[in-house]
Amino acid sequence: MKRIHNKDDIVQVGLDLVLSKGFSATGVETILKQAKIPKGSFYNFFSSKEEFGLAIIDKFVEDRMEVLYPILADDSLPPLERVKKSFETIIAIFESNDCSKGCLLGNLGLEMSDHFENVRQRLEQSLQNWTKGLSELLLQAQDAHTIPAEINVEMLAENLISSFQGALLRSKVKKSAQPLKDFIHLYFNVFLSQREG
Amino acid sequence: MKRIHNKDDIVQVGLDLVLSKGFSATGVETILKQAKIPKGSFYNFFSSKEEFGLAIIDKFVEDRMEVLYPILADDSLPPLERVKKSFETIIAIFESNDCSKGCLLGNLGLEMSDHFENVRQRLEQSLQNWTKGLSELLLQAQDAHTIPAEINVEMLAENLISSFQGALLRSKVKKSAQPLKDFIHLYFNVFLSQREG
DNA sequence: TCAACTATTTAGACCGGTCTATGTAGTGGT
DNA sequence: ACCACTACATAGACCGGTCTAAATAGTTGA
Repeated sequence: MKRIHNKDDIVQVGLDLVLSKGFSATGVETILKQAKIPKGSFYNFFSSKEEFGLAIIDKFVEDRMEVLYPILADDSLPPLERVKKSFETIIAIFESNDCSKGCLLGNLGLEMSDHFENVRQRLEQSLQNWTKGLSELLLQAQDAHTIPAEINVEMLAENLISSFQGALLRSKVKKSAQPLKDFIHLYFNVFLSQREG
Repeated sequence: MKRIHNKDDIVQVGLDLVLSKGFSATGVETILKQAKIPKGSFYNFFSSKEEFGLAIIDKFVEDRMEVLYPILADDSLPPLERVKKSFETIIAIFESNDCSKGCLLGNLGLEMSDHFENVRQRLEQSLQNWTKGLSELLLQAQDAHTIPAEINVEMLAENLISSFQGALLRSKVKKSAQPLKDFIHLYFNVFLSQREG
């Protein structure tokens, strides 16, 4: 009886370790030990450590989608509220981890995109998908006159995600979620609020 | 005749390498080889690699201050224009590096602040100083009614820097400075523009 | 059942990581 | 000039990194 669980276990454990310690600082052996998989089996499942990197990105995005999709697709809330709530949900996860770890897309983006082209492209694709998801909602919000009409919604979606990543980074260094909360406040109560009819 | 130059050389070369490859991925031996310093001399100058990390942070901040201070202190420009110009200057440097490297404070923040408390604190201090510098100018801009009166300037200064870091990250992954330019546009032409008298 | 094949594991090659015990050379005090 | 002292360099210990050649275990088909 063959077992396929092993690869999933490596990805699961590896994702957690990389989120916590970074990609370079996480050794293959550490992952295997923690996943209780025999030393050396790693290279049956991944042809290189970089390919493992791609796998954890996919896993991270999948996990995150599972959490965020129901929120973004919740028709009972106005579009902009869904966007806001999706960010707040990630913030809650971040806080439950003592303001550590953060977002794999951001972490690997800074650590790897200069030197691992495949990783860079995978991250780019994931970020673009995320941007697309938000920009559709922002367009609806714009149609409903909830956000200013003169803003390009794709640009805004990308900027929202970027700024969120920046706030995540700032919160990590500060060990406090305050910058993330300020991000929510500034964007959703100040910058995007319609100041005139 | 003693030469004290060595330590500065290590810091100079090391800063460049860490900016390019990250902290974990940059080995002490690589730095020494590139700085043409005899193998092993490293630990005469730094008691640990972490302490070297602190030194390159200081060097990075010092270099950056040399570029930014004249801009931020330029009385011939209105305060908010100085803030904008300071960001544009960093963007120009980033573009001249093929949209790689980015900002050491952000890079190390994500890579190290969870596991190197001393580094985290040094980064926090540097970011706070930067925030302070900007918030003073923002306060002047607010007094001159250039930005909305209801915004807390310290919060805004921190958010500007965070969002800038996020845009830097996004631009790195995209290999294009467009997200950084959008950041400038959105903040300085949209979010902070006074839409009514 | 047994041979051929595939999936998994093992051991370890090989390299490069941080860091240290020791050696050497240059400096300053007397 | 000599001795103590400091600044620097050397070699290498020791560990852990990625990755691979070869052995083993499990599966399948005749």
